[in-house]
Amino acid sequence: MVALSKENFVIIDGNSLLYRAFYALPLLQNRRGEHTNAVYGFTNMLFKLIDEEKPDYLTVAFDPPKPTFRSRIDESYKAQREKAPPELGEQILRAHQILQAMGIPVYEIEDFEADDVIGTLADRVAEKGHQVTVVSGDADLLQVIGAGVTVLLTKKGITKMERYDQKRLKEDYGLEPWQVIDYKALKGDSSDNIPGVPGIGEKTARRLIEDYENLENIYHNIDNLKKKTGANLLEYRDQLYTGRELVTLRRDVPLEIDWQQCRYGDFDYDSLLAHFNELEFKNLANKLRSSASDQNIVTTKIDSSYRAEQVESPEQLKAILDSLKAGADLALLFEREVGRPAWQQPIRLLALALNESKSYYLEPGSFKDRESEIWESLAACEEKDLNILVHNLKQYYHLFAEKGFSFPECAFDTELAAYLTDPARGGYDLPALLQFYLGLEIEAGGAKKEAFQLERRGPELAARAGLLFNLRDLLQQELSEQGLVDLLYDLEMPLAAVLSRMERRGMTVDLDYLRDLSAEIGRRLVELEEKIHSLAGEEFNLNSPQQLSSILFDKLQLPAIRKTKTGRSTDARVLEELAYQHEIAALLLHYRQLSKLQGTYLSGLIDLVDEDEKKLYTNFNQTVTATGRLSSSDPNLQNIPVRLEEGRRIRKAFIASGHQKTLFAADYSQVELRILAHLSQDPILIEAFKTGQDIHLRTASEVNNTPLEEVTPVMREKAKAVNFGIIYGSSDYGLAQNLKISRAEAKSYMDSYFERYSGVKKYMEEIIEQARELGYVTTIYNRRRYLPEIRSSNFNQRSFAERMALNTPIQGSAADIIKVAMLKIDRIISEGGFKAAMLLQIHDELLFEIEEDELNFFAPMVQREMEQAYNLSVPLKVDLKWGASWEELKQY
DNA sequence: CTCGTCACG
DNA sequence: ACGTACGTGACGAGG
Repeated sequence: MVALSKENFVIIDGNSLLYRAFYALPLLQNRRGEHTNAVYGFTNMLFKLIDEEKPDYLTVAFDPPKPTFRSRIDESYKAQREKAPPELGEQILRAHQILQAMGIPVYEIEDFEADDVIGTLADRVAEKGHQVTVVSGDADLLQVIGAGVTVLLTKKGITKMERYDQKRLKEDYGLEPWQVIDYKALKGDSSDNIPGVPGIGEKTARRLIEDYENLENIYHNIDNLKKKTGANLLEYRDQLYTGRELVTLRRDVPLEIDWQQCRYGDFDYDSLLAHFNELEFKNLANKLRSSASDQNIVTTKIDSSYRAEQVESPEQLKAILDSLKAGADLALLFEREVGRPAWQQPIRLLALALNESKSYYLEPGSFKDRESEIWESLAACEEKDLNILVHNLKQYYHLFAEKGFSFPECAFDTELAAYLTDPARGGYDLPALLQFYLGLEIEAGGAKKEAFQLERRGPELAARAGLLFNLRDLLQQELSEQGLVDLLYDLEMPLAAVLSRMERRGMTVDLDYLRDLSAEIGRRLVELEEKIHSLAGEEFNLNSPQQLSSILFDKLQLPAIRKTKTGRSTDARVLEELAYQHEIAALLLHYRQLSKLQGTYLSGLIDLVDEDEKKLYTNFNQTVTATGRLSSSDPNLQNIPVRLEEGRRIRKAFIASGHQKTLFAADYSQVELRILAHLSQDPILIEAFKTGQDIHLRTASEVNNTPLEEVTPVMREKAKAVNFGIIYGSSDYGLAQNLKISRAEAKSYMDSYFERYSGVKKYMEEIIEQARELGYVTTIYNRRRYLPEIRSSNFNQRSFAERMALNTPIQGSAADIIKVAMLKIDRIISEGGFKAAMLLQIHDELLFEIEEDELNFFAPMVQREMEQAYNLSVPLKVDLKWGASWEELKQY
């Protein structure tokens, strides 16, 4: 006969452990402001239990949210106990989600408490001959101890657990399991509102039970007791028995044990890790990862065993694609040679995945003149209506356009999706997402250092392609929870196509002009440098703030006006102050100005110009800003000088690509203030925009209580600064800095502004309140930005978050609107067969190059589409300009 | 690779 | 009392 070893069935008291953890740990929050301490402690305990108890079966019992039968016995039951604080309540759902991901079933039975469920489960499981371990922080549960049933009780906080069996219970409390009930009834429990008997505490209760075993015997021997004790026992007899009823666990809760579900085994690794990542449980995520190789965890890991097949010929690829049914999934991933612009570099490696575990890789370049067949058969997938899954959609538009095909409709971009779920997080490249969502560590920088090895990189890329499915599932869930699905499909993904066209078109520059200007500025820099050195009395590196401060503040004994983190500031504002005292300051300002032009906009840009095409190719980054704006880099064409005359000359180099062409610019007039009017519904702001007033003039008139006709240019300038300040959510201090006026004066401006524009004031208060409650703010298209610091007790952090709460809906909505306009205009250009092309977006401005004879149709069209892009409570206004270069644009 | 500085909206 | 304007990217210097 085979001896069956006893299996261990662990039952956890969920509420008790969550409570313990909540009060034992400080109030942790994740960056989204979600409280996490109870879940953290709970999950840690869970892991520890699994590790130490090695349960064959595992389940968790929870109290139902509604009152139980005990409230009918005594309505004051647990009434004393404060309702769970919201910071704990919000964590219960998470705890359930984690248990679900871990494949641990939960028992929550209406009308019964977790304790009763545990009592019932323990009895039934023990009957089957299994070993039962009950885990709780509540000593009441000691009553379930019996043959084959032990209780693990948390002690002091959550780290320590003590195992109680019958023997240990006797040693520590002098009680048998069944005596726990009477003991507790006697001594009472204030937290559960079990009154007990006055004058009987822990000591007396214990002695009574030791001497007389149970309540009945105590009453039989009531005459033998001390007078006072006996009297009280008699007086409070009813209360004592009610208490006993409350303390007694029901062992007959109607429930079915699902043995199969309770058996502890496989769990959903991806989902669990996603929860840990969202909760920011770094070490739990690590622990999970390192245990991922264990047998009982289903995992997707990048390793050599991953089933990836190399595609050896175009025919083979075609066969694979042909085998796909309509509507099938296809994840793509590719790797280019490094270089600039990225979209012109050859493709080194392509990977395709049909699902999480079936993927292929190939080297398109190895097919020589037959490479084109690869792109052709992929492009032909358009007809099959596949669910194409990519990471960084814009790159695919580039790739296919360069190969002469159009990219089939795409179903999902993991990069754009991840950006929308949390645009402030930063870093959405694939290794970052794999690490964040799936916990996979991928060594970085391999591409640069090591020589390319097909055997290694091929399977790895193929494995990553397979993982896009896991990412998609997690991201899709999050997007729909946050209401971001439309933003992804109707705005960001279509925009990727537009941006790819803009990037490929490039911006034509007059290279000769740039070189001439660079030479001229170079000469003037040399002259300035000599003058400055002679004034300083020695040669030094003008570009070194450190060397410069020792010249200015030590050698020349000029006053250091402001400090930086590491030294004394020498920025423009400081130098402007010093200009009154020493002529070196003015020269330095001029030197700085020219050296900036030379470094960034002359020699810097010249190096990046494509010699053949005379073009600059910028990148429009779609997943960088926290507000939803685009950014431009390598080179940044969104910050070409315009404000100062000297810098403005750079713009003369930016021209249209051909003689018959012209540049055409359309910019939104005061979009942000118009959005503020819309969001705040402030009557004065709305009226001013509806009647087409000069908004800064009107503001000046309002805050100075002066008729419009009497507003001076100075008043208007100040009002303009106030308006900017409002958009930035600034304070009197910020305004004072900007206008170089006293703080008191700035405050009086702000006060009169808010007095007149009470709608704006109200809006600002409401948006901050909303941010505090929800933990995030949104734009008109529901783009979301989390602001966890808005609940910080640190003044600076909180203030910063409050300014973001004020600015982000405005800046972000403006970004939404111009993106919509770009989509519409791009569609008209494509469908109308125009030769015109969108070149740049500079936040509130679009720059095109266009055949002059198209201008008559094009200009009003662009204006219309931009102004109609979104229906605000006030009109949107667009100004149009055109001209031969970006410097000399004239009103259209 | 960070800091200070400065270009833009 | 706190000590800020919002959002970016690129450069040279100096670890």
